[in-house]
Amino acid sequence: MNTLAEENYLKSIYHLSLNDSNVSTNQIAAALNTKAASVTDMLKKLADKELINYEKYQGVTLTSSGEKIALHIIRKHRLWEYFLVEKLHFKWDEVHDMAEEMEHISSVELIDRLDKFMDYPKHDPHGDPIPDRDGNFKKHELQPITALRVNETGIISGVRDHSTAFLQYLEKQQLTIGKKIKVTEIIEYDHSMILEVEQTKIHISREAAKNLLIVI
Amino acid sequence: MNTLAEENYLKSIYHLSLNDSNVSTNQIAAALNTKAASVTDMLKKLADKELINYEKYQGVTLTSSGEKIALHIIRKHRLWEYFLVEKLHFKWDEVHDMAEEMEHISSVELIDRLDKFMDYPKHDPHGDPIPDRDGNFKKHELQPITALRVNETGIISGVRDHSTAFLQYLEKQQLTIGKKIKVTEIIEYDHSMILEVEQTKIHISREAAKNLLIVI
DNA sequence: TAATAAATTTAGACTTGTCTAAAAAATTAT
DNA sequence: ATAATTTTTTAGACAAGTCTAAATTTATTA
Repeated sequence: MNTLAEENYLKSIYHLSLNDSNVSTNQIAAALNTKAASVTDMLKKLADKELINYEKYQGVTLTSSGEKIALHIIRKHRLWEYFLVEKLHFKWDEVHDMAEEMEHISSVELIDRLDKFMDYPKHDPHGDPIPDRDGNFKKHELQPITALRVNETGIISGVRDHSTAFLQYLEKQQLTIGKKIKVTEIIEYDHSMILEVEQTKIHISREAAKNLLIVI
Repeated sequence: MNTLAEENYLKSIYHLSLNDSNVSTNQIAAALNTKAASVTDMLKKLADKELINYEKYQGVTLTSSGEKIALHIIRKHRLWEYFLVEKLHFKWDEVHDMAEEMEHISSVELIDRLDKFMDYPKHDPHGDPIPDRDGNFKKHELQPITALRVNETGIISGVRDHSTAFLQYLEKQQLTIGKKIKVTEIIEYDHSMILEVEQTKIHISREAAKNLLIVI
């Protein structure tokens, strides 16, 4: 099996790949809170194991076996997050760090049984899709609410910023997964938005709006 | 916090302490499947952290803070074992290795909520007591069935050998936790025993009998 | 109680994953 | 298109945890 460090590198590379096809050394260093030199060392090891495609100075991509491992770790992370929220009643902003540890538990049988125990959830508490045991998932077609115009509606279905601060802010504003929102006004000056959620008006900045995702 | 290796040493020392008050370097090496020289190195580190009392060549004991950590790890191990058996329906001989990984998940809040989720179980699937969050537990007064004489009865409540092989053997013989047994005969020649469990007669060796624990 | 055996520790080395400082390559801006 | 800047890699070092081989201490036994 792979070491904990290797797993964390693969997971980070996967997440970064969603925005840029080639992931740079510095991006990985920033994501993992480490130094570029350390990243270079690890990239060589991962390339030796054929988990990434790596050419000096050119950034990296995951190989299919690297991606498979990354998706399995993400599956575990999201299933444990679901467990923590749905069964142990943690709040959505409390579960990330615990799941960071739990995602490294190795048993495949365990995670399949956990999946069954919770009746095969499709999304984690933040709206992110949970890959199945083969790594497949429907990538959801979400849009930031900034895509909406006045009087248009949507259902809150995900976030782009997973920070505790943002999640707590949303919780406090009642802006949680599944809620139906309607844009009642867009302030021209700063592009902030006034939303209607369950008969209440909520004013959010453009900054926040960009990180709140909906299905239309 | 402590490293994974440190936690495993503390746990092993705790278990070995139950049989011998001073635990030797070689005992620890055997338990952890490592070399005596490695153990000596680690013992120095643990002594520096005041988790064990260590004097060269004299073996070790846990300090109270070392014991507290050991009991917390054991609490986590046994609660996760209970979870795996009761909620995910694993068999009692399948859960040890998974729990070995899960016992190192650090969140105290998580384990307290898990405890509550399962309604505060007192014993793990092998009959071992689960310490509460303060490390307290009733040490059960179990005896091997070799303590019984003919026609005496008891309730199976624990095992001394936790190996997969022994657990599977017991399972196959219906000798599981909670079953009431009666000794119907003791063979003088080899001290093997014939038990009656739910109207069935079962013949077990003295070797096995010594590892099967009951309350009278 | 001296010799032998067993247990334990020390010394020196190796691996993994990290770091800093310096060198090399790639990018950007003049 | 060359200089300046940024990014990446290399070189060398360190901590944690482990190992083998040798030295030392303790225990056993004759």
